[in-house]
Amino acid sequence: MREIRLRFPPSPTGYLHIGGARTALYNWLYAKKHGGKLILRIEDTDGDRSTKESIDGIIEGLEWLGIDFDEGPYFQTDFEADHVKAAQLLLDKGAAYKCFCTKEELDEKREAALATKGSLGYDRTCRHLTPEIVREKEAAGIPFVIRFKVPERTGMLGYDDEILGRIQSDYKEVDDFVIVRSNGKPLYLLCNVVDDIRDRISHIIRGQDHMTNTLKQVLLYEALEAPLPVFAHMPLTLDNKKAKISKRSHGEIVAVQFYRDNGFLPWALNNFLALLGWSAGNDQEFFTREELIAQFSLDRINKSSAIFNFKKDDPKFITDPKAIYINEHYLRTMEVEQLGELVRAELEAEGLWNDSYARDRKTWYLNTLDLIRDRFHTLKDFTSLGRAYFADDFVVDEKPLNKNVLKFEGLKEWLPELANRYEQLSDFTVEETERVARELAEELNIKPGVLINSMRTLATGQLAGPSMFDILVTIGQDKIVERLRNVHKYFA
RNA sequence: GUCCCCAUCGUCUAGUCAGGUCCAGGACAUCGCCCUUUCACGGCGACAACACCGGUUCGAAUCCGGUUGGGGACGCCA
Repeated sequence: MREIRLRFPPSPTGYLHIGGARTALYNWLYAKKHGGKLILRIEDTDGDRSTKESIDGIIEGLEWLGIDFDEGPYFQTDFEADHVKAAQLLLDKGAAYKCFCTKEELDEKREAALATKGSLGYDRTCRHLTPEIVREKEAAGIPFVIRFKVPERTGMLGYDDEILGRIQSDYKEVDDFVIVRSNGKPLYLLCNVVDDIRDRISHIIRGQDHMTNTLKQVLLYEALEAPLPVFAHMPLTLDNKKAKISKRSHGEIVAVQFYRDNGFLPWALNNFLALLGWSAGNDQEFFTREELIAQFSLDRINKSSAIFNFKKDDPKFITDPKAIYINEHYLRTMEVEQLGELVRAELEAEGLWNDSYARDRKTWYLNTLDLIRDRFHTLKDFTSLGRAYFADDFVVDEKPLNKNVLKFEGLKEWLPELANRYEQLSDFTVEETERVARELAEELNIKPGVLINSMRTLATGQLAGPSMFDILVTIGQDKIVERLRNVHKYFA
């Protein structure tokens, strides 16, 4: 039985986007599930557009997601000799030919074809050039590309797709595609196949945008006398206007890095991406790494494309609401110790980290995270919405300030009085703080909520939060007393 | 334009291959109610889809044909 080997072959012309990440993930899942190997191959044969930054970004993105590789990264340009050799072999056996048509000629023909509603393929002008003419043109120094000679057969050219079923097309529909540029550099269609053959790739899982390439590459495998891998063409990810997701037209919101920078948990993004085009067949939507590997299968991948449902500049959702939902789920259910590590990085970045959180105050630190995480959407919320738990320089939101504080003039006296009473408490507990607050409310003949909600605002800066008395105890007696006494600052 | 692929709630999807248990199930989003010191979580509920037309069949979301719609490809990019 053939070894299971898959590859993820990004071209380093930009950052890793979610479509690419999803492709990598599906390949990774399949490899893991079947005890196969996953290979990272950087397809950098487009010298003009490939960049080092892009390579680094892609590798970083994959690392962040936790998609690891068994081999690579290999660089396609390191194997140019293989590609050239293959091209020569095809030329020698008459499976390819030299084409002397100039770019300008081809552009004209293409435009003419477009105008007369014909098909846009190459008209095979140079396919039947005699050896003499070819020699003459070469001697004259006319540049040429090498084209693959699509066999003239009557049947259908096709392959069996693991997701889509039988895909086929008439041989006549397939272009004599270019495999080597006029500068001697081989092109994607050829390089890709040569590398996949050399790397003994058994399964190719890629986007449906490659379907027509696959038809051509099937011909290449045949001409190169190599066994055909299994093909599986995944549905594409579209935007909410149903256009293919691309780095160019969608910007950072489709970049994996965007999710890292906006406080997403790597596994949450993987989980979301896995569900974009695949389902377990039941109602399960949260998967551990092991569960996903165990349950993943090609035949449960959808045929139709999926919409990545984000809206630019949506005030409520920075990205697809379901992605956020999944992130929230993991945020509040993951091991708090593990969460502590992730939040630590956020606090450190904001200069809010205190080493005691890892030592004598560790219990306090983890309990605090556990207390506040239920209301948060991303890791970023711990240092923004949750800043008051770790620092004194938090901002008091205007909305709760108006609603819960400024609306009640009396708070100018009430809160300092409450602060005095809290200062006297020898055991600053949930029960005691609540008893004292309610007592004071009764004495003043006001609703407890007035005190409670104004305290929340002054103590955390936020409109919403955990149970107030949990907050008091968590933030601590001294700070609470101070924050309550500061109430006068807001009645300017 | 040509070729290829696809078609279930706004979105992700189950159900389609092996037609009846589906006047279509779940999740997100939205709205309402409950819980409550706030908000969230949670619970309960509402809204909401088989693109259309034919055919096959006792019976079709499921099979077949067509139409329409959507996407992709058509590079000396990958």
